[in-house]
Amino acid sequence: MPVAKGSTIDPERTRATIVHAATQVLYERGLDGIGVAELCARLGVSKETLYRHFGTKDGLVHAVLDTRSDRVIHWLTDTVSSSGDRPADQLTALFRALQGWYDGPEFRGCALINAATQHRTDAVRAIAARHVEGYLELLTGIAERAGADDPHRLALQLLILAEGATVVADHHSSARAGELACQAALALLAAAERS
Amino acid sequence: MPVAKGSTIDPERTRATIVHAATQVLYERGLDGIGVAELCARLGVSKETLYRHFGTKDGLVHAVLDTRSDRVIHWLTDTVSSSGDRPADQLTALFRALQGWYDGPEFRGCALINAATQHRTDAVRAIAARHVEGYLELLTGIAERAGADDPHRLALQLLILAEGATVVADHHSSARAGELACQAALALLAAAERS
DNA sequence: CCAGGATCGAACCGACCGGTACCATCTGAA
DNA sequence: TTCAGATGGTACCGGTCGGTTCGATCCTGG
Repeated sequence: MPVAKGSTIDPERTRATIVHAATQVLYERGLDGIGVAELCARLGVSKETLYRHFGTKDGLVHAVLDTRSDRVIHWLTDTVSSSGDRPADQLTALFRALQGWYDGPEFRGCALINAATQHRTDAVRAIAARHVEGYLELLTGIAERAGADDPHRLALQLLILAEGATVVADHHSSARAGELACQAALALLAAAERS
Repeated sequence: MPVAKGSTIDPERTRATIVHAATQVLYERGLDGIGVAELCARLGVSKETLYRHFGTKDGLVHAVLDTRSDRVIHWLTDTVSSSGDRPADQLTALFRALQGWYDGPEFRGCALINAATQHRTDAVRAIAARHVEGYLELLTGIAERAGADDPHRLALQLLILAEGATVVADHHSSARAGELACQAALALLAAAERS
């Protein structure tokens, strides 16, 4: 049955729905872990629709990664900005949010980093790099508010802790990775504030 | 020409040569980034030889990952053990070695973590988990020698820093990731030693 | 009510994949 | 000298991949 019986025809909405659903499936199975045919079946969409909206599978992948990066950065930014003014509290809230993510059954590491590992192409690596840059800006803001001598340096160290915690949570024990990274981050923050 | 004219026939040596060469190619191109045919061409080996030694492509991948993990752990263990008795010096040597790795043109992140991301199977994840465990043992030894209250906790934090530095070096700037992680590690070490 | 666009379902395509089979050729030990 | 085994080269297999096409069906704006 072409065009579901009660469905509204709205290309924009269709596109958004595809991106949203594909985000989960591609994260769970990996970019190459599922073919276009099965992917379309999961999304409840025909191949023609998918190719009209995204051109190629890579086009869908890029759209998925772009929106996922935006969502993650917004999520963390909101988490930080809604946890008061003190840098220590903001870091605590950030790592607590990450820990909550690690604890979920669907956790599979950072989707952007994973994607860049699976598709080592300029396009995907650029999206991942932009994602990391956004992450870094958020952390730089915290480091600046803390009055660190070299905010960029501290921010990079915090980024290392966050990404490292994500890797360790995925491949060792997810139970305490966020918490341990948080303690380390607070220690670095305290040292930077003292100077 | 079957069997190169001057080559020695030695199955063990052939196998080791295949593993060694495949390690580089699979790291550079990714586990799924190269087919068996092209892989064999690169290795200078026929498909029949490869399949007689490893059964399947996965068999080769597992052998490659096993030996790579051993090599990395030995490399880091040697680096640490040949840098004196002071934990701070050992950590400095370890992160300096990592930084040297990041700076190389062939650096593409941690091969074991990458593999587990590309092939999310029990077998590969088990190899990666064992690799991380070996990494952790090395760091735990350092934390114990430092007299930390909770050596396992400090070791996990150091592991987070090392893996995080590897990720950041791969996807942001490789220039200072190891150095910054090292400074953070030394700060944590100093705090643990004070208590 | 009609025309045009959005969608589905399915068939189809060429390319490539992992894996197998066969044979000529060379090595190394008996 | 002989012969079993290791190897290279090549053709081949079924399956799956990303991508295209087509017709039937349904929505929606005019």
